[in-house]
Amino acid sequence: MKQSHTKPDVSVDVVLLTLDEGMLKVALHRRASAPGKGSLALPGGYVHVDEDASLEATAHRVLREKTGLEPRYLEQLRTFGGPERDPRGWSVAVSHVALIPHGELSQAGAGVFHFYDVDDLPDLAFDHAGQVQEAVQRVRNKASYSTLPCWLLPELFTLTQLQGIYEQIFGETVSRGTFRSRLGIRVGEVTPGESADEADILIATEQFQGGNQRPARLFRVNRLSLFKRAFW
Amino acid sequence: MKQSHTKPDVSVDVVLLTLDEGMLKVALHRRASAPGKGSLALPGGYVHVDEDASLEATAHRVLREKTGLEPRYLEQLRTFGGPERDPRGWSVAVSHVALIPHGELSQAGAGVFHFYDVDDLPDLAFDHAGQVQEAVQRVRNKASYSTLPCWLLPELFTLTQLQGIYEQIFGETVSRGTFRSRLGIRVGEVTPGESADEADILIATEQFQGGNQRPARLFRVNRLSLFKRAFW
DNA sequence: TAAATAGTGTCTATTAGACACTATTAA
DNA sequence: TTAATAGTGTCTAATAGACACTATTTA
Repeated sequence: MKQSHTKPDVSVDVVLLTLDEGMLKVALHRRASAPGKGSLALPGGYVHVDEDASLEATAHRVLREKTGLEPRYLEQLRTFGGPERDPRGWSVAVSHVALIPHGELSQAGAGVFHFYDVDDLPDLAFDHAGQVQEAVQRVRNKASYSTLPCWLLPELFTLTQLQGIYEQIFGETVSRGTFRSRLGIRVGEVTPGESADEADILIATEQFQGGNQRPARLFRVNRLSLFKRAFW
Repeated sequence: MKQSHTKPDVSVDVVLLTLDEGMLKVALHRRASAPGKGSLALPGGYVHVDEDASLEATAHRVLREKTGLEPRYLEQLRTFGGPERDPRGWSVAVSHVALIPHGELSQAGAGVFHFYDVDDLPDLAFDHAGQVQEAVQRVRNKASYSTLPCWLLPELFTLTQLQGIYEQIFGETVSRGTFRSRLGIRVGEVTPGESADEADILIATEQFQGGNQRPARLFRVNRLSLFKRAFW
C-alpha cells in the first residue's frame, strides 16, 4: 500500500492548431533531451505549483515560454494517464487544444516549432499522435455545430472569410444566402435602441473591409455558440 | 525553481448520476476524515500507481471500492487543478461522469452513499459542487443530441421507456410517431439477410416485454450516437 | 458603366411533427 | 369485445437552400 501513494508526474500538453493552405496543421518541435530525444513532440511541461494558478494557466505559460504564441482559443481536451505512456513511470498529461489564426504565426518565435499537416503526421513521441488525433476529431466535430472556426480567423472578419473556413474544413460549398441564414444573420433588423443582441451568434460591427468592390461588413464572434441544427 | 518540481496530488472523482422520481440525482457521502470532515462529497480517491492501468481504471476501482456499483456509462468530464481547491496545496482532480439505471441501485452497498437531487444540492466539500454542476450540464446537453439517456436504462428497454426518459429530462412531450422517426426507427425494413444495420442508432431485438396489452419490442443501444439534428 | 463582391427576397423541395388509424395482447 | 399500449401511414406546417435580384464600391 505504501507504493500506492507514490504520486504520478503531472504535465500539460498543448495541441496548437492553425489553418494553412486549406489544411489543419499542428505545432511540433524536436525534443532536445531524453526520453524521446530527437523525436517530434507537442509543446508541454510540468505544472509549476509556485506560479501556476490553474491548469489553463500552465497551458498558456508553456505556450508562451516555448513558442512565444498566444492562442485565440484554448480548451481542455482530455487527460491521459497510465503506466506506459512515459518510460519514467505512471504519468498524467492534461491535454489541451488551442487555435490560432495563421496570420498571427509569422511574426513570433517560429524558431524551433514548425507546423505539420494533421492528416499526414510523422511519428511522434510518447502518446502525442493520439492526442493530436483526438484534438483534430474534436475540432472537426465541434466545427460542425458551433462557432469554433471563428477562432481560426482574426478578431474581426467578413462573412465570406468565415464561409471559406467552413468550406475548407468540410470540403463542401453552399450559397451565400444559405450560409448567412444558417448563422442567423439579420443585420437589417438591428434597431439602434436594442443594438447588439446577446442572443446573436455573431456581432455585426460598423467597420467595413474595402477592396475593388462593395465593402464587406466586419463581424466578431459573440461567444462559443452551439447550434441546435448541425451546421454542416 | 526547485519548488516548481514539487508534484501536485492527483485524485480521481466521479459524479455518479441516476434518474429517480423524474429527477437527476447524484451519489454523495459524508467525509469521515479531514479535510472537510463531515461535509458531503463525491466518491473519489488517489491514483494507485501500482495497480491502476489508466485513469478510467482508477475511476472504476474507486466506484467499486466505495459504492460497490458498476456504472453503465463512464466518461471523463474535465480535470480541475489549482492551488486553492484543496487546503493541502496544489492539487489535480480528474473528474468523471458516470450513469447508472435506478433499478441497479437498491441491491448494492447503498450504505454510506445517498442520492441527492442535482437541482437542489446541499453544500459540498472542495470544488465538488462545481464538478456536479458541470457534469449535469454536460449530461443534459449531450442528451439533447445523442443516445446518452439510453445508459440511464437497463441494457434492454422499450421505446416507451426511452421516450419517458427524454421527456423527464426535457419536460416536453411529443407524439410516439415523432419520437420514433427522430430515432430513425424502421423495424419493418429489416430484411433477414442484412440484419442489424450498424448505422442504426438502436438495435431491435427479437425479444418483447409483455403486459396486459400488445407486447413492446425491446431495443438496445448500438453505441453512443450523435444526431445531426438536435434531438430535443 | 463595367467588373467584382456584398447583401437580400422569393420560391420550391424537403422534412418534422400531429393525428388518426391499425395491430396485438390479457382479461 | 373491451381496455390498454404498440406500431405505422398520411397530411400539413415549418424550414432549409438554390437562385436571382439589388447594392456598393473601384477603375
